Amino acid sequence: MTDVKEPGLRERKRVATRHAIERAAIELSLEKGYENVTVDEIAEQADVSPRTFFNYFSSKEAAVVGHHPEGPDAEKVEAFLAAPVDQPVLAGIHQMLSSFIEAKSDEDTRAVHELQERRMQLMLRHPTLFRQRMEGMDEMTNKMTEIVARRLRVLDPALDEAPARDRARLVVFVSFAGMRHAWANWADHGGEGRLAECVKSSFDQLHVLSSQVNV
Amino acid sequence: MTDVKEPGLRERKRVATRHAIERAAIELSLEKGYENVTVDEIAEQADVSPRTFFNYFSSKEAAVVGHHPEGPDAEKVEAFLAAPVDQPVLAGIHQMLSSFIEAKSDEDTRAVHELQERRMQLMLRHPTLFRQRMEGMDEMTNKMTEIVARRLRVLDPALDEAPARDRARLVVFVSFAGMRHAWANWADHGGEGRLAECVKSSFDQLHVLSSQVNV
DNA sequence: GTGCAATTTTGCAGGGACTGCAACGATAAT
DNA sequence: ATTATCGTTGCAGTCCCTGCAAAATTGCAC
Repeated sequence: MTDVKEPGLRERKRVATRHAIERAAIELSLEKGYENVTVDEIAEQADVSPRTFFNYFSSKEAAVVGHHPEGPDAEKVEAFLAAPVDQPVLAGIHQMLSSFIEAKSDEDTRAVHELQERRMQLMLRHPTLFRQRMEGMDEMTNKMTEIVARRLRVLDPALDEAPARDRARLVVFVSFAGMRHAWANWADHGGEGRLAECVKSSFDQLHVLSSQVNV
Repeated sequence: MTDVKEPGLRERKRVATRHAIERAAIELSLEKGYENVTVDEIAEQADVSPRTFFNYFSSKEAAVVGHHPEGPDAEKVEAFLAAPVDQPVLAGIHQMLSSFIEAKSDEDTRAVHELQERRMQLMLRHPTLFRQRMEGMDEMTNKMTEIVARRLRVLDPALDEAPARDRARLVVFVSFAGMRHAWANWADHGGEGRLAECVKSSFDQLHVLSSQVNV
């Protein structure tokens, strides 16, 4: 099932130019500021025509924010659903999400990882970009909601489907609040240290909040 | 202090055209879909030149999403800070925020209220617009954070300023998660009923979440 | 009301994002 | 080698948005 066939020249070139464009977009933006960079410049730097740029990315913004993750890996989902009943839901979600924070190290070499690093720096300089990235996570929100709903019904089989979805949605939004909080803190510290640490801290605080009366 | 002087012809005309533009933008968008409406059309409908449109709004989007509230009224803030210590923080925030949900009935007649109603319908058709509205709430986020931080220090005078800010930020993000949840539910039901009801329900659920062990 | 100052409106020129189309070029399949 | 497939490019055009300077409108003093 897992198509491991040779990519072929065509495909290889494709990912190469895609990478080149992303890189050009990010580096130029770090250099001159996102809004001072034109698509033409990016295209030139990436050695493609401006028209080709739009064959790869639907907008200038899309080139710098990168692809939105579509959802957690199946294995993470399994682990989440099958976790012991005393594991807090938020903790489980944290586990699932952390795979997105930490680079998927076995992706396509560490050139991708490098790019991700630079992207973070860029989003640090332009909070708008971070917000736009979060905005584009609709797909993931829906999938996460479904997953969490299933977990909730595992924990409480008496729960009907509709209310489960409802509560799941809320929990997912709360998780995203945690992510935003983590990001905000990380940005406040100038991006020093691992973002993953901040995420962990934020989720811990969420948990503390839950266990307090006067929230 | 409260400048109650006659607005003068100039000012009156100004708010009139502003209103005309907003109305034109929203009605046209409801009619033909947001992305199928051009600024030129809006300007024409509002009887101004396209250039004038941009004197009033910095972007086409700004005309339809309207002005972002800058923060809660001083009185609401006072009430929040002086509330009895057994009032949950989230409940207090709900109180403060609800003034934004419910139309400020004593504003400028109910033409404004009407416009707000139509705006909601439009955001229902175009979720992107709602997200962009939330995105533009940076100002408010900061103010809210400061207010909540003060409340936290009222509840626990031993709390230092930095940690108070930190937790306050998280609480504010969680509140916004509640708002999003409320909006999502409201949208799912096709915008029937009062949005304020959904908000109340969402905040109630947030409170329930807090009091459960396995969050 | 007349003249003057402050503001607002408007047209114009132009930059930059983005799209559809059709020609061209490179890769893959036979 | 030939053909089919797919990627690349240029071009023309639309739309969003901006700076600038001229024209119109309003506020104010006389």
